[in-house]
Amino acid sequence: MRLSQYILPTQKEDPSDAQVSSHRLMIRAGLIRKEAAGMYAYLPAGLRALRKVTAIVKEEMDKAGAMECLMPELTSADLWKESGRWESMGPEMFRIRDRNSMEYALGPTHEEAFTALVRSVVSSYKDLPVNVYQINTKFRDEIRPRFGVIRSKEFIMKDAYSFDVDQNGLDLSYDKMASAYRAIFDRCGLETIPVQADSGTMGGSASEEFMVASEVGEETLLICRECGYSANQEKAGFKREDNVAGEVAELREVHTPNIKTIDDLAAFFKCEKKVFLKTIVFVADGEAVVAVVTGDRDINETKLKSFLGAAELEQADDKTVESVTGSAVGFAGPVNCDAKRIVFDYGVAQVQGAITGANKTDYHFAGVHPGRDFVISEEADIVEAIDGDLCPECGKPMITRKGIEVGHIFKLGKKYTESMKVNVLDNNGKAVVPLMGCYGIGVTRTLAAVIEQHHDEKGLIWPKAVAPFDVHLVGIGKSEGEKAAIDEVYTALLSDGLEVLYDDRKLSPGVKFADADLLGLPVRITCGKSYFQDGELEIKIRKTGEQLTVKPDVLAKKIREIIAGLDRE
RNA sequence: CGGGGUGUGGCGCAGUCCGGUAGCGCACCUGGUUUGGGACCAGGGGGCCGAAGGUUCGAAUCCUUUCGCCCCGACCA
Repeated sequence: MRLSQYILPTQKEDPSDAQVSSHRLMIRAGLIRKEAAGMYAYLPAGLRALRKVTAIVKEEMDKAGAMECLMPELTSADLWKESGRWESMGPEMFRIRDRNSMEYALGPTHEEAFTALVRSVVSSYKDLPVNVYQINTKFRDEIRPRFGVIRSKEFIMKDAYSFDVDQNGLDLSYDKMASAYRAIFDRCGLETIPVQADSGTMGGSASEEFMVASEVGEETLLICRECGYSANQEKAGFKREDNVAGEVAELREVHTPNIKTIDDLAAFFKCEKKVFLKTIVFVADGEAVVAVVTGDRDINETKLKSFLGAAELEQADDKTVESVTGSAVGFAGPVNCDAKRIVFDYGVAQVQGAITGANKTDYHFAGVHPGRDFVISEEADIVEAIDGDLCPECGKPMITRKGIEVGHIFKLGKKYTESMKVNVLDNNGKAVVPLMGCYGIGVTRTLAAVIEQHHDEKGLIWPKAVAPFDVHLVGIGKSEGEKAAIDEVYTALLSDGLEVLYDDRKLSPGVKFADADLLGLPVRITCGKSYFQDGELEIKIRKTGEQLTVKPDVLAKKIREIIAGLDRE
């Protein structure tokens, strides 16, 4: 491709609205343009890179036995009503009506669509297993799109759905996807960390996320370097240290005017935060529920929600808190609390002489003992694991890392096949409900993640497999004869099957070199002075900065060697 | 949805406090000189200052409303 005839609008300056490297560089290197918040256009070079990623995804999916389909983006409300998600999905689903007022959603995900499709084509256990997938645009009305293509309102996702007659089959399908995912991310040049994840509202048992470690990641992971345990903070457990905090004391009421937060209380009582019992009121599926944790910990709402088995969980508003505790917000406590359900974190039992709200405005209790002053009715792990907590597997301290979620695989079980009445006959002629798995890869986000992991201060450094072109040919010729000679080099590389971006623009060399560094193709060839004088072409490897010169007859061969050797550690 | 910020040529910004009809750098066009790490000289084109309303002799600037965008939070497979 001749750059003089190509759209590659590179920019010298960073766009003012880009915060993260991938976003900044994708704009600057002319790969994408913003259309509106959370909506991006892919320009030719950006699309080429995106196609490389999708090609890898396809190849590995097909290799794992999955079959590509293409589902409509417009999905009828009826489909969603079958599974119940028309109601439960919430405002992140774009809903529209046609001229006859028929309701539709722009597909945010396609469990229903694929389940309905498979339902219509399978009838016997002999038809299973099947694994169907598509690479298609998803629409989600994100509360806050950000980080360019990493969290946008419209993005490309590969979503696959497996259907099996029994648990064994599902396990097998799931494992196949798990290894296909490893191969996909590996080929894209991405280092991913597979982590255990909460299966959330999707239901189902096992769930694994593929995270790319990155400062700008929106998820926090807990990782044990000792035994390899890794989990999303939403789900991560940790081993409790067994030492009792606080000292034995008599229960007494203390006047604490307007002192509500743990920080204020710690200052007032001059004690460690962990001897306080933090008591928070939630509303779970419409019912008030009280959660109690030690003052040094944050409640993990995902854990609480899954312990309660609730579909919806939110912090109670002030009015609800007042009616549950009989006091102003900030003075809730487990003593004399008449809430129907109180969930205690495991850490609570280890505190004695605790300080906690008295359910009376401007008063706290000190010297509170679990068991003596209140009953631990329900106990669970409902707090967030943090950096330094002990690994639940091996007991060694864990570290935290930020990560971008690029893939997620789930064992869904019968959640959709049951509600949408899918069944097949087994070998006894009896109807059985197939078990489902679902497997997603954020394709556009994967591209951004690749860039997050592969760039320097000058620009991108593409891994070979996803680079929009193999070679960046920089021509520095003055006379017509020189230009013709460079054209010949270009043509020769093309006929050798290499993907070449040829900078034939009438610009000064510095500009061309800077653009080449910015776009970051694996190999740069400079064809200029040394070629016209000594017949030597210069090769520069973007990743290492290494330079060498070769004669034109071995150029293509040398390039192939270099590219083949790239991305090896 | 709450808090904060911002909107001025394609991009990055100044001008707004203190009202007088818009400027800088980059990019772009023409001619010339240049050409191995973001060249130089000369000339040139392009903006109803996010939108609407108001105050005023006069508004990018003051007031009101509104919209977009960005950040933090809430929220969110």
